[in-house]
Amino acid sequence: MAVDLELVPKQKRPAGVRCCEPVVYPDIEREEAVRMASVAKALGDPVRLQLVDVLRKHAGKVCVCELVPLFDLSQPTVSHHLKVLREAGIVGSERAGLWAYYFVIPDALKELSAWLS
Amino acid sequence: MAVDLELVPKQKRPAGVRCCEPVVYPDIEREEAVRMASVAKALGDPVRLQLVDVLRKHAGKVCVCELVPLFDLSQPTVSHHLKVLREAGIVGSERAGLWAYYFVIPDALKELSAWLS
DNA sequence: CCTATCCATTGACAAACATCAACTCAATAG
DNA sequence: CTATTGAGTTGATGTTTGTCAATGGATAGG
Repeated sequence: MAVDLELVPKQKRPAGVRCCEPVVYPDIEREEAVRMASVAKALGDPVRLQLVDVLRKHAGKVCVCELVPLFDLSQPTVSHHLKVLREAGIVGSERAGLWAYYFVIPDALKELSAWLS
Repeated sequence: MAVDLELVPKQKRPAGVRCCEPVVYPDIEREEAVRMASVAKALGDPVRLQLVDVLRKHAGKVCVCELVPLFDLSQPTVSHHLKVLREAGIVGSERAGLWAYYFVIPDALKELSAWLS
């Protein structure tokens, strides 16, 4: 986080005395948190998480028409979830004739993954 | 995912012929996806992600009164975010007198972290 | 008691979200 | 050109979310 300050171990100290000094918030790393949270948010739906999982298991590109029947959802809804993933920078797409192929963008999950470890 | 089926490489094949065979969805690993998505969802907010980050950096327990001033938010809002994290199983809390201390639950992020790697 | 402090809960509200039906658009086969 | 197919967009709807002001509950000091 970069909130690198001493979080003083609390002690009994009530009555007329504020619990702790107000703590400065360095606002650094704020952008990183926003970035990682947006990725996590995109993964915060079982359908989208499974979509990413399928795409990752099949290292190549996967046609939308193969993804839709995996879920008990309408095609527009799946399309919407793919759009959310695309806007989060997690997947990319590519058209070939009538079909659209999706794939996971390498390193898209790297930052979040590193932070989680 | 466990959608372990052959995703046939697409070929030109339009006109009166459906794009692909409907694909069976094994529903296994469904629960895992739901579990991991709920954790990801809880992390899908910059404030909550930073809260977890602060708690992780300070391996011990951190008082709520130290967390609130880190954000430009009201105390009830921070309390709400902590509750979301608690319900997601990511953090735990403990009271001592007037104060409440929060801490990251070990291994709470393990499954998601492993999947992301 | 009475008061001050920390924290959680409630209620309210606007914004965002998940979903589907209906539609549009692009591409291809005939 | 026409019909068909895959996929993205729009509009509508019900649900969830983030936020705060106000309130409530517990604890400790005087």
